[in-house]
Amino acid sequence: MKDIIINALNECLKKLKINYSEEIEINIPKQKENGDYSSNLALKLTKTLNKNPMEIANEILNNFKCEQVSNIEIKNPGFINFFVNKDYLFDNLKKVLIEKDNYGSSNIGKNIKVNIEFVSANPTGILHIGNARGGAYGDSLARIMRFCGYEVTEEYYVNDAGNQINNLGESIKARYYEKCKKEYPIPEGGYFGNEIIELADEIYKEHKDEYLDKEIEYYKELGVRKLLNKIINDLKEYRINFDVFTSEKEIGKKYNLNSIIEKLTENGYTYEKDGALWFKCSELYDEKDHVLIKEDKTLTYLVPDIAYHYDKYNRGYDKLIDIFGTDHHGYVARLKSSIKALGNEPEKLEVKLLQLVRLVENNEIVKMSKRSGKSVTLKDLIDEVGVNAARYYFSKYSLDTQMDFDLNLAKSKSNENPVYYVSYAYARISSILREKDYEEIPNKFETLNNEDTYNVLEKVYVFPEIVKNAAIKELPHLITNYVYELANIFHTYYSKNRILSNDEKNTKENILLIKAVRQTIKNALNLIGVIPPEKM
RNA sequence: GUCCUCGUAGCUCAGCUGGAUAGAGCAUACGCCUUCUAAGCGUACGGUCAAGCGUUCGAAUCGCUUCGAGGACACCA
Repeated sequence: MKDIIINALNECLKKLKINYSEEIEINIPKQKENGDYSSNLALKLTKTLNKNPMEIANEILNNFKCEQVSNIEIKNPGFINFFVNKDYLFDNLKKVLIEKDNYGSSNIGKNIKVNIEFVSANPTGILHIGNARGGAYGDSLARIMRFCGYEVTEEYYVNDAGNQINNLGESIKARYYEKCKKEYPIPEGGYFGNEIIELADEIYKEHKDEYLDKEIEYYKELGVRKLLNKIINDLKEYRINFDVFTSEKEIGKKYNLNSIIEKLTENGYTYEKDGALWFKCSELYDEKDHVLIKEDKTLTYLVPDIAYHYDKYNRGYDKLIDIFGTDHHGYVARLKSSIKALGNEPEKLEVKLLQLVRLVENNEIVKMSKRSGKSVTLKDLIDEVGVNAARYYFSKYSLDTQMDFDLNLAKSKSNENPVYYVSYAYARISSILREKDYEEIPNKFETLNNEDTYNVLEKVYVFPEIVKNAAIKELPHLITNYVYELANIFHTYYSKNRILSNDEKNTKENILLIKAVRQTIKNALNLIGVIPPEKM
């Protein structure tokens, strides 16, 4: 509909011999009395034409021709408001009923390969509530982009090498020794979570104290394997299924990290100082240089990460999206520098930073820390409130709000989560459809001609555009807001209008209408990983 | 100290490629179940969009300054 009006306006400008290079904007006004659609074109033209906007609007009005537009009004200071006949709404209603699960999809991302890397939590513990936010965002974005035709890979980078894995091994060993009533220290930077103790218990149960002389490699391998497994299972339950897991260890083998450093050196981006090898990233995007090879000849964390991103570039994506916590934001400049230094285009990489989730209990901030092992795990959250509520909750907010997660609220009054409001709309409709259902789509809808049905149909109509917008702007919460509003409009409609009646024709049309609403709710919720219930 | 992100109703948040009277939920008060699910609907209350200056026909939205919150500034990862 927007395009139709834009075309008509363009024709009109041609007729008036006005040059306007920008794209014409059409908006849906907040106030109903300002029309179904409106344009600020006349206001935009004031400068170039050096005329009063009302005058310009009038000229446009007099030369405007469009079949679908039933009425045009001009309002101060120069808005042109279009009133449109409602046929398109019914065409769209048919479309929903035919396309079903595909309603809202598009191919704007056709032939565009996107890699979204997220969660990527170290396998040194289990997932916590912060991962729940990043996970919900990343997976929802992937679903939305796929729906728009992008070729999406959801990827998890497994840090299964390096110092922290040593610490993991040592931590498990220490707990195992403890179990065997022997002394072994938990290292500086070690891990204190319950899951570590559980792993040690498992070893003890199976082998008693026969494994005391096992090398550290044993604990490391076991820890990574088991913890990653737990992580994957938790994610599965949270409805996230990664396409690719890339291991830091494997990347190291594939590229030989020294060859990456050599490449950087060849391109002139390294130098030696104080016995270490430095990366000259301050010449690119960073404020400071950073060390690649330490004085003791070991590599810093930066090197495998550079290699990993190099690998992602080699795999031929058109776009790479990384999702980090804001605590890693300093890291972005380093990464981009390395990409440039290796001869790739840093613009392809987009880093999304998510504000960390703060836990609040009894109006006080709960500190999460590795040392105390105190945090809320993803698993706890799912068990407590369910996947639907959790995913909905995290999909509601834009990434850059500093979000407080209220434990009391989550646990005690989960009904306050708006997911129930939306689910309720879905369940209500489902309940009616169990009473009566129709498949056959009429050529013409004749009885749905009151303001309430138009409101519902209009909301259903904009869904595909909302999806595109969410994909382009990479903002899944637009979907969440949309589906809430749709539920709201439906509830209002429902409370005022009877669906089933003696009027067979009207009943039939009403049924098809609410069926389309249900379909749209389902499609929208699916994009944020929520599965609505048939009954509540 | 330097750099990033944020500041919208009592609370939690939408709204930001500049548009018309800034929106929801929760909380508070009051209505609505003999009819398809009241986990619902409706009404009221609630705002110097942190503050100031600027750009513009027009600013919550863009720019600068100040204040406040969070984070980053390792030869840790």
